[in-house]
Amino acid sequence: MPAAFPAEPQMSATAEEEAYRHLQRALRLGRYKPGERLIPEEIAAEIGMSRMPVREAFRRLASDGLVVLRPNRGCVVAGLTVDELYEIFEIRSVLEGLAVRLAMPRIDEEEFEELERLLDRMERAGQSGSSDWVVRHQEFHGRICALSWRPKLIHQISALHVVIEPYMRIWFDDCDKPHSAREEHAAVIAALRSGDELHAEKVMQDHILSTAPMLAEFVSPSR
Amino acid sequence: MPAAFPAEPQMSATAEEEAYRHLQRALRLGRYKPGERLIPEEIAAEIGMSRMPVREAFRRLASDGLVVLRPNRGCVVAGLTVDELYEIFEIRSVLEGLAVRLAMPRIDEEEFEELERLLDRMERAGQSGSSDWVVRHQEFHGRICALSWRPKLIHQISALHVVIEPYMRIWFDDCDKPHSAREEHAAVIAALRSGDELHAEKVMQDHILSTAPMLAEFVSPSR
DNA sequence: TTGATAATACGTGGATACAAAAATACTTTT
DNA sequence: AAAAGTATTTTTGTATCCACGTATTATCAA
Repeated sequence: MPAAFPAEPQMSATAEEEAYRHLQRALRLGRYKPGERLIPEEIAAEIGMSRMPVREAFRRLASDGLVVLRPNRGCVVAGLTVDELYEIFEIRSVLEGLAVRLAMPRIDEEEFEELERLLDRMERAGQSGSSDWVVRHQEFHGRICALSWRPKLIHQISALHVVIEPYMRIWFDDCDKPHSAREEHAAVIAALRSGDELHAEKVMQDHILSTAPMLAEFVSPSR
Repeated sequence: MPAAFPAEPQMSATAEEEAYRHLQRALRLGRYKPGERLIPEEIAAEIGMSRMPVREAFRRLASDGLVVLRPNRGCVVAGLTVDELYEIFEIRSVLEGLAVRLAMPRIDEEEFEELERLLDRMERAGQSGSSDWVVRHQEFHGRICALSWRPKLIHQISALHVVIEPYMRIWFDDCDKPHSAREEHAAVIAALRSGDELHAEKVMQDHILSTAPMLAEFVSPSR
């Protein structure tokens, strides 16, 4: 089975890899604020290496959209505008819709039980109020994507989850009221059980598109 | 209007940018064969710079999937397996399907005429036998995508076109018999004229998925 | 001759120091 | 107060060096 996202932390080989992981983790957790400048020398000192591998890591982070690299003006933490956030959710909707459609024929009863276990774990994580609900939520979506058995598709979806992760955290930390996540995800499982691929695709699309507006209020209105 | 792909060549600012453009262009044209090793020093000497910006460019090319970077083993030109090719066309189908759906409301009569002009230009490029049919083809798809007015979506689709470009060239150069491209693309325009967004989305999806098998035979069967 | 192992050459990844170019901040002048 | 010019800081790129991993070749034993 292709790896679910987030990719399991294999022992880092190169310094660039370590810098990339370090920075990605920090950015996902929202340790740096959008617009904040990342100084290669500082980061390098932080993790005990020279500037070179850090600069290389910046390039990859920029490709991921986590960071903006402007010529002669260095590396700045990327922030999403409302439009960009909606766009990402539109893209997620079709990508994860495709993943669901492709995954369905591969899901047996055992896998359904696993998904329901993940649903419960997500529920518990949510009640404990901790923001590791976000991680559980990614696990749930990641599991379904993994069942599509499409490495590149999984990778692209995973990358989008990384970009929106800080906003998901802020959103969940800020909303004490129980929201409709449980039912939405249960509906996805139900749609998968129905055996109707196009219906399941549609349910996933709607689920994803329905969450965008809830996050939108935590995003800077424009740039 | 957001830029159509391929992105217009703005004057390169940094050396890394120049290296990236140089290598991307070479890879798109198929100047390097899959599996071939790219030695930083050689490339650097070729375009008159040191290894560092070249190494940085490698990272971006790797993110784009044009190149594979394995620790201590350097940079190798990426080749697609049949499975990967099909996967890319699956992803393209939903992404460009979304683009069509979003673009439709923005297309007026003037824009239809522009699309038909592009269709004719594609036809002529194809009859001249030259492989710049590929460029015209990208222009056509790029124009529609641009009308979706979604920068990230456009960027992702563009990246996929770049990856498959060498195979498109081989395919077209190898098929002297006139294929159904003209009708397929005319059908896309017709679907856009229909005003039915979901129908147009479906037509674009089918168009893209139908081309995958034709390219598949020019791809190494496995790795 | 063939297969395994050791020696060697090579390239990559990374560190460091330095130079050039650009952007930013700061004066000074009008 | 605005503009022009100067200084400083930061980024970017170069050059050089070294350690380590990989690949190739050479050597030796079966």
